[in-house]
Amino acid sequence: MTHSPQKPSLKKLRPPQRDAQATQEKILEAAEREFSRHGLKGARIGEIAQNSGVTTAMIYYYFQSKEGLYKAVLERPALEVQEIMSGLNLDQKPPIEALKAFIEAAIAYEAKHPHRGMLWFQEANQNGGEYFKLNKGSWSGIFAYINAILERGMADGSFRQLDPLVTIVQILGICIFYFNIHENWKHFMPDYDRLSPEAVNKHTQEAIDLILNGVKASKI
Amino acid sequence: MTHSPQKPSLKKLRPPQRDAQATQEKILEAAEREFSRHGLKGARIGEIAQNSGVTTAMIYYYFQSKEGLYKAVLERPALEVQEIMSGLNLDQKPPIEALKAFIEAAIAYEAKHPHRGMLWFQEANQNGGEYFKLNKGSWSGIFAYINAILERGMADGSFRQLDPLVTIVQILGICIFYFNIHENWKHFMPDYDRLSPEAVNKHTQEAIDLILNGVKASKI
DNA sequence: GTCTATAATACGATAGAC
DNA sequence: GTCTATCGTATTATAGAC
Repeated sequence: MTHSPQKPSLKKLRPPQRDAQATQEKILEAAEREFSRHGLKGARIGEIAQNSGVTTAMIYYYFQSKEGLYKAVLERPALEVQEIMSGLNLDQKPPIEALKAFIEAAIAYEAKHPHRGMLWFQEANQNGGEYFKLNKGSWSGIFAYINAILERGMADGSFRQLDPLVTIVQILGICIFYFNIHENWKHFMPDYDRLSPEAVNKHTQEAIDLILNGVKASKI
Repeated sequence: MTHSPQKPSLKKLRPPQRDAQATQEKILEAAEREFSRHGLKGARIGEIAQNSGVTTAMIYYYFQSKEGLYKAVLERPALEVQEIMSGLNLDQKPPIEALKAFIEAAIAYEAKHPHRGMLWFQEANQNGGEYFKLNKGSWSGIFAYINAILERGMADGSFRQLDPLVTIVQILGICIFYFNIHENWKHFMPDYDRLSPEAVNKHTQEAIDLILNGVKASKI
């Protein structure tokens, strides 16, 4: 669009028009959105190309195939979540504090990536989790991390006796479902922005109240 | 396939090979599965035709267009859930009993239609809920019905003070999310059938414990 | 009411120039 | 590294016979 004088005076003084990494990032970003909307089969390479400002040929150049791009898209969040979780140091906090911190982090993450959850739903429903399984290692680590909090809480008497495997899924459901159904649910309350910071904060507080009251050992 | 003698002796003595209603049912059944997998855009008419044992021409004959079929598919569950809900007579039970009955019914429904939830996610993510909105009336009624339980519980002191609009979504998340992520989650526990009656019963009991403890007024 | 055949288009992937 | 052009196939929807 702009006149960029091609002076080759100094190498890398300004970002070159040919930036392999930047191009891949742009593609991944657009692909994540497209795959979250339509899944592997339904996603359109042309749409990804258009939304990332590249040609379809570039996508094949970097990712070989639609499937290769899909795998790359699924890998990013797995690594990212792993990093966030280990930064929380949940194993060094009392169970109640740790669980509270986890809830806040989970909701904050979903609020930041409100469409990312659909990636996993699409994957589950279209492919039976066969591609999800490729990052099973990452997710298992996170899974075990939360499990440890619940086990620890039961052991020290701060939580009631519960089934941690089922409860983890239910806790995630509380935190995440809110965002997954947003586009339908918003029609019930057209004047209320469910994704505003205030609304998300409300959701967070209610989730903490519901979950902590739900898992705490009875005080009687 | 079989030799069916075309004796026109008595009309309608046995079900005719040309059964308009039965054909439509078969189409709707296969369409629900296909749309839940791929959404409106990604669904393939040919796939629906093959899985329902009819030709694509028949689908257009009965439903005019892919969009028309989609609308018909989305309408069925809305009416069905409405009927189930009104059969529970929740307004005649004490809030705690009513909420318990709702949780059991919600989970039983999801267990019976484990893929149906994906219909709404696809609709939310692909179409922004524009087709969901067409049945807004049905869903609003159900929504108000549960809201009334929570309001009643807060009024009579059996529930703590909570935000019913947010809490309803969170309760649904607990009940439903379990099924939505099943195809991914099963890879964490390959030897455990999460959809077996025993497993679903476990989920139900844990959900009741979590939710009722979560919303009940503190006993201190 | 149900079928076969087909028109019109859209898509995934590649070849080859620059 | 990036583009344009294109091949082969799959898909929606319709026409017309039975």
